[in-house]
Amino acid sequence: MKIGEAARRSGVSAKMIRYYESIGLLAQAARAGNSYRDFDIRDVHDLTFIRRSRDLGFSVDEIRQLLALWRDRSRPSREVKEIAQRHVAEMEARIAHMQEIVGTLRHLADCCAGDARPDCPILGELGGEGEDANGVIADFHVIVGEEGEPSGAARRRLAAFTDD
Amino acid sequence: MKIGEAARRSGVSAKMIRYYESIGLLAQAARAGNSYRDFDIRDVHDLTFIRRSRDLGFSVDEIRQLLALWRDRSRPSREVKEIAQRHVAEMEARIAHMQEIVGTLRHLADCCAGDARPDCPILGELGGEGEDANGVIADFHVIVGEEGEPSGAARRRLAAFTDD
DNA sequence: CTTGACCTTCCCATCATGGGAACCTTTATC
DNA sequence: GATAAAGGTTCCCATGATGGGAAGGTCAAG
Repeated sequence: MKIGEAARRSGVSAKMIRYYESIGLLAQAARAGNSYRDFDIRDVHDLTFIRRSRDLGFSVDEIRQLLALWRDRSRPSREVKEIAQRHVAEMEARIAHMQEIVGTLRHLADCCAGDARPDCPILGELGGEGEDANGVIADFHVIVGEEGEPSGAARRRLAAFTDD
Repeated sequence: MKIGEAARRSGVSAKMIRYYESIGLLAQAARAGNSYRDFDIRDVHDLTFIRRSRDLGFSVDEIRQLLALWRDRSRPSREVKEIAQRHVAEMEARIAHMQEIVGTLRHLADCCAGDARPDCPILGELGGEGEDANGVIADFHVIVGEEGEPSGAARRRLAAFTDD
């Protein structure tokens, strides 16, 4: 079958199929009638495996390991479980971090009248007004870690899981 | 002061200061003694505002809005509150999605012996074995949304909040 | 005058994904 | 058979926020 059908069956876009092939995650597809990749049902299985792993948030690198284990019929299930658990721990750390931020922001928003007046504790906080009184700011400093290193850490962005 | 000191004081790397300037988030810095940007205390305040906003997970675009509101002393606090609440809602959606995934993975991992034997429900699930029995798989399909559109959705990656 | 610290600009890489151009092949319709 | 539509191929570019590093300019202390 051609790439379009493989894409439809696996739920992986043609673009990504080519990409996975290019980075060696998927075996080079056979070629038919010059140019035109030619996929068989096993390719579709691999692609489906890949898509499901992606859906569970595994990175390409983790999927590479999972695929290798999947193909190795004598693998110890321990190895698979470890990958999954490491991934779970990572996600839980992210979740915890995001929840702290949400907590701070909700607190600030709750303290904000949200009307036509200009006073706003959210902007006050961000602008650093009253740099040494008041519990909100103390909380804030704890939450975003502003005691030790002034520039080191915790400053990366959130990305996705949100464009469906 | 030069860029290094502004970076130290604000907690924003010199690299990012130049970047923020280049995308117009921060005003063009004054230049002294040929080349060499020359920052004053207000620049440091702006940078600190930016850093704190980043720490709370706001995107550059949101920060742009927040900065404009911060500078506008007659802004209605409603506008700020709306931005914050929209952001909170977004983060909560992401958190919920990640929690679903963590739940699925934990369930699968719990069902996995994690020893030297090769049987592994995690790989079984990813590989799609037993495509139509068994509750685990049913759960899985609900969670990652595999009933309707075969390729449309929910397939983006998680990114960060995790390198501190 | 040299050394080292600091600045400048410019380019490249990340990660997974999509967009689009330029061009070729297959299939369906007249 | 000619033509059009659909779908394939490769290649380059963009995303968002950030860091790395090269090549070169500037400044202060020794």
